[in-house]
Amino acid sequence: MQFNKHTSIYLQIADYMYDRILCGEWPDGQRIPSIRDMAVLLEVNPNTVTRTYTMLQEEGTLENQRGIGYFTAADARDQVLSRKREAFLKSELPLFFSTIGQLGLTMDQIRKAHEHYQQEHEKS
Amino acid sequence: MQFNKHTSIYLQIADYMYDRILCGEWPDGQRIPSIRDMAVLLEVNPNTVTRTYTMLQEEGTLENQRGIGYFTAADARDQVLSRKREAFLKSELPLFFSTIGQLGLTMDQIRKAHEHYQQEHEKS
DNA sequence: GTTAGTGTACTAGTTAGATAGAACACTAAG
DNA sequence: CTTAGTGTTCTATCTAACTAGTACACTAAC
Repeated sequence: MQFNKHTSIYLQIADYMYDRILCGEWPDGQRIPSIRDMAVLLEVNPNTVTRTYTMLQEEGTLENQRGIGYFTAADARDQVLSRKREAFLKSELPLFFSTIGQLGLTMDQIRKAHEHYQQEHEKS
Repeated sequence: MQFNKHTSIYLQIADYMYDRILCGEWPDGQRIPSIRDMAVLLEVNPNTVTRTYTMLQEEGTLENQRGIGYFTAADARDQVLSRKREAFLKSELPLFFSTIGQLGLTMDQIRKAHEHYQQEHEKS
């Protein structure tokens, strides 16, 4: 996995995991890759993965059974979805509107760009 | 100034300065606050401000005269604008579209939110 | 020349983050 | 019981980032 140089790796791993949960790749209550496997997959140190898993466990998104592995919570997807929606409405969206204002872009241009984006991504 | 815990302060100061340039508060070729004044204003260490000023100077956004101070470049606003526009189109916008897809939001909802945002921000 | 305000350049110490490596405890399967 | 795979807990080392403090050189104004 390719990481952004200016943000902590353990937080970027968390975002990666939120994506896995949201897209359905990791359904609710299912076992996820072990710390060691994840470290190999992402090419980072196991301690860094442990940090992410521990954080998500404290949030309630993950649960674990010693000697067995980590599992997504029964309501993991709903949790991630509602937290991300709140962050989006309170922070990202206002920032987004501010940026398009600074750049002199109109909502109509954004809408057209979105149509192109969707055309590119419906080839499944 | 209030800083995000998970990103470097000197980069957040850079963003703050880009905003000053874009909004016209710091016109092209004009002197900007000294390192020491800026450190007091933002409540950080002068060394941290120096780091940001040096970075922006290496980018070509700032120029300086020893013993006198730092100045915005003659084309500072255009520079910042074109860099920000490129980053927006290549990175932020695709990510934005991906997020609204994950959250189940439609472009129409975004458009309505934008109208509300504009109503809130035209009270000048 | 003196002074105040600038940028510049150090040294030193602290913290967060990441890596490396090892050891131990628990669980399931054979 | 043995083994492989798991989470857990350490110590140690390294780098980036931030802070603190000091000193020096340059510029403009008096």
